[in-house]
Amino acid sequence: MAVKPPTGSVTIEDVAREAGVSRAAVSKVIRNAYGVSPAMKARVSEAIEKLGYRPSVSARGMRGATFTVGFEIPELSNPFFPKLLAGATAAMSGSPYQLIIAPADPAHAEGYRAIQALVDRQVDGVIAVSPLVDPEWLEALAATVPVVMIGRHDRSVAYDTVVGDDEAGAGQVMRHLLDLGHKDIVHLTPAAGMIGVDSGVPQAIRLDVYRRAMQDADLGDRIRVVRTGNGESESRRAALQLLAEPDRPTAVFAAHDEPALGVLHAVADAGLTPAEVSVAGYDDIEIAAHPGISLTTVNQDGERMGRLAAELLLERIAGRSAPRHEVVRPELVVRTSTRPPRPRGGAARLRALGRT
Amino acid sequence: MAVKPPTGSVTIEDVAREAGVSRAAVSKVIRNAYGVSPAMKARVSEAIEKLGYRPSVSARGMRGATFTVGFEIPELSNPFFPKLLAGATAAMSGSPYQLIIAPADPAHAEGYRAIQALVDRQVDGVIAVSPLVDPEWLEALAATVPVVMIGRHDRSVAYDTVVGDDEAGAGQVMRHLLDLGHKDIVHLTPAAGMIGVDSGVPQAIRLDVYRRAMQDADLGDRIRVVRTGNGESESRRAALQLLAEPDRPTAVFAAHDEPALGVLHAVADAGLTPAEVSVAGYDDIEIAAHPGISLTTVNQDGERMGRLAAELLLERIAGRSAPRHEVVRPELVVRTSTRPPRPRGGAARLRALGRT
DNA sequence: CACACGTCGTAGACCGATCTACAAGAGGTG
DNA sequence: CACCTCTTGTAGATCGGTCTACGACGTGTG
Repeated sequence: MAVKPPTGSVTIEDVAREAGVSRAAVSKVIRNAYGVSPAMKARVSEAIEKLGYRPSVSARGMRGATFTVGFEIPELSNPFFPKLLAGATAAMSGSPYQLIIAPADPAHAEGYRAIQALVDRQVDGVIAVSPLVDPEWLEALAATVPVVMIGRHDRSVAYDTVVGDDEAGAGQVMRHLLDLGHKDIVHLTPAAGMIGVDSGVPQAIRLDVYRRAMQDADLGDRIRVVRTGNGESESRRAALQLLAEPDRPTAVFAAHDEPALGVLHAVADAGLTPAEVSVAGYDDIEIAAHPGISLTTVNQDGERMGRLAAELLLERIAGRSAPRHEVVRPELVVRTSTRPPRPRGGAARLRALGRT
Repeated sequence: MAVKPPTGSVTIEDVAREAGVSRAAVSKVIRNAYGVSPAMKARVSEAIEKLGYRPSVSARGMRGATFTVGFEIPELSNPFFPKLLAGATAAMSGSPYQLIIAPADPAHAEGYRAIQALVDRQVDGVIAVSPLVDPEWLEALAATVPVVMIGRHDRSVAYDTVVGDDEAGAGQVMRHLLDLGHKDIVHLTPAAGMIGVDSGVPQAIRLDVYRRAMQDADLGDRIRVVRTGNGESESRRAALQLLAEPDRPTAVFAAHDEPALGVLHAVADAGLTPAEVSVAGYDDIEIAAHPGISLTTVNQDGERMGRLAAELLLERIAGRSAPRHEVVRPELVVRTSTRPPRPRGGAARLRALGRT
C-alpha cells in the first residue's frame, strides 16, 4: 500500500512523546526549520512514520499558511473549465500546495459565495473565473489574500489576470466568415443579465467585435444578436426558432462552443447541414475536433491559461506585489462547420436585390 | 452588491467588543444555540453585519465541525464526473455544508493523496470516486470520518456506496448487439493496471459481462478484449489499428463513452460508418445525444448518483451508522451508432463458413 | 580561565473559535 | 420571605499547531 491508513487523530503531542522531545522540536522537523540536529530529525521522523502522524491543516491555518490554494469555478458542465483546472493542477503538482475547487452554485449569488467559502477556509491564494463579481469587491479581497482572475479584461493593480485576446479571436472568426462570403451572420450570446455592463467579460468583447466587424463590412443593417442561456439545450431551442424564419441567416457565430453545439444540433434537426448554415464557436473544446461535429472555433489553450494562473498565484504567494496581466493569443481553427454560403432563391434573393 | 467585501480579519473578539458582550455570547448567536435573548441576538447580529465578520473555518475545525464536505474525483476531463458533482452540489445547496473538490492528480498515488488532503483539512465527510484504493485503507478512513464511495461494488459496513448496476447495463448492451446480429464484437476497456484484481470496479464487471454474454451466445472463440487508456485519443489509435485488420469486428463495445467517441472517430477516419462498424459506449454523456455523434450507450444518471451520494453523506454526518448501499438502475439508450451488421465478402465470409 | 558565540532544544504565549461549568437575575411557590 | 427553577450571559479551558524568547551546552579566543 502506497500510503499509511489514516490513523484516528495523532497529534504533534503524541509524536513528541514517542520521540522523547518537545512539541516545538517536532514542529521544527516537519517544517524543516533551522536548528535541528540530524539525530533528532531521524528520531522524530521515525516517530512520525510509526504513528502515521499528519499535521492538521486547520491548526496550521490558525497561525500561518495552509498550503492550500482555492479555485473557484462556475459550472463544470462546460468542458472548457476542466481544461483550466487540469492546467492549474499540473502546475501545482510539484509545489507543496494543494488545490481545492469550489464550484459556484448557480442558485446562489454567482461566485461571491464560493470565493468567500474559500477565503473562510484560509486558503493561501485564490484563482477565480467569475467575470461578474464587482471589481471593488475583488480589490478588497485581493488586499486580504493573493488573487488571480481568469477571463477578465480589467487591469487592477491589486490582482493578476490571465485572459485570452478576445478582440483578436473574435476578429479572426468574423474575418473568416466574411471572407467566405457570408453577409447574414447572427451572433448568439448569453442573456444580457449574464454580461455585466462594460465589465469587460469575454462575451461582451466578442459581441462588440461582431458588431464592429459587421459595420466595417457595410453590413450594419444585418446585425442581429440573439440572447440565450449557456448550455446546449437553450441555444438549440433558440436556434430552431431562428432557422424556421423565412430568411434565416447563413451563418451563426456563437460566443462559446457549447451554444455552438446547440446550434449545430438545431441545424441537423431542421434537416439542414453546415452547407446551408455555417456555425462557428469559441474555446475549441475537445469534441469540436470530432468528425461528427467538426466545429470551426477559436482555440484558447485553456490548459496554458490554467497553468499560467497557478504560476502567477504562486509568485504572488511568494511575495510579488507588482501586478501581472497575461494575455493568451487565441488561434482560429477552421473545420467543416463553416463553408461558403449557398446562393438562395425566393425571398432572400429579392431582399438582397432590393438593398443593393 | 450582494455580499459585503471581505474585511481583513475581524474576529469574534471584535464583534463581542462592538456589541458589548462576551465572545461566548457571539458564538452562541452564530451557531444559534440555546440561551440567547432576542435583544442580544439583535445587537450581535448588527455588530456582525457592521463589521462584516466571518467565522474562521480553521478555528472552528479545531474543536467541532467545519461544515465542509470533500469530494475526491479523478480526471475532470470525462464529462461524466462533472455530472456527479452537479448532483452533489445541488443536493448540498440547501444545507449549511460547503462542497470542496480535490482533483486526484494522476501523477501521484491515485486518489490516496487527494483524499488525504481532504481529511487533513478536517472535512466533515468525504465522497470519493476512487475505485482503486484499498478496501482496508478505506475502512480505516471511514472509522475517522463519514465516507461515501461512488462506483464501487464492494459492500463494506464502514462506508456507504452508490453504484450503477453494471451487470444489468452491460447486459443490455450485449443483448442489443447480439440481437442486431453481431458476432464479432470487440470489447474496449482500460489497461489491466487500471483495473484492480477483482476489486469490483465497474469496468471489470462490464468486461466480465461481455465475456459471459459471448460465451452464452456460443461466440466464446470470438471474444476479443482490447486494452487502452481512458481518453479519446488513445482509444482512437487503438481502434484505428483494429479497423485496419483484414477481418475487423462488426461492433465495438467500449467500457465508457470517452473511448467510444475515440472509436467513432477512428471509424470516420477509416472512411467507414456505423453501418459497417457499430459502436456502443457507457455513461450517456451529453454529447452522445448530438446528431453528429448519436452514440448508443447506457444512461447512468450521474446527477442522481451525485445527489444520492450527498444525501447519504449528510445522513452519515447526522449520525446514521448502519451502512447503506444504493444501486442506480441504468438504461440502454439506442441511437444510430449501432446497426445490424452488413454481410461482408471474402475472408470473413469464408472464415465464418469454415466455423459453422 | 573568563567570555563571547554558534548550535540545539524547550517553555509558553498565541491564533480564533467552541463548549462546559457556573453565576446572576427573574419569576413562581409554599 | 426563603427556596427553587428557569433563563440568560460569562469566564476560562481547550483544540493542534507555530513561533518567539531564552536556556544549556560545547568550542574557540584573548
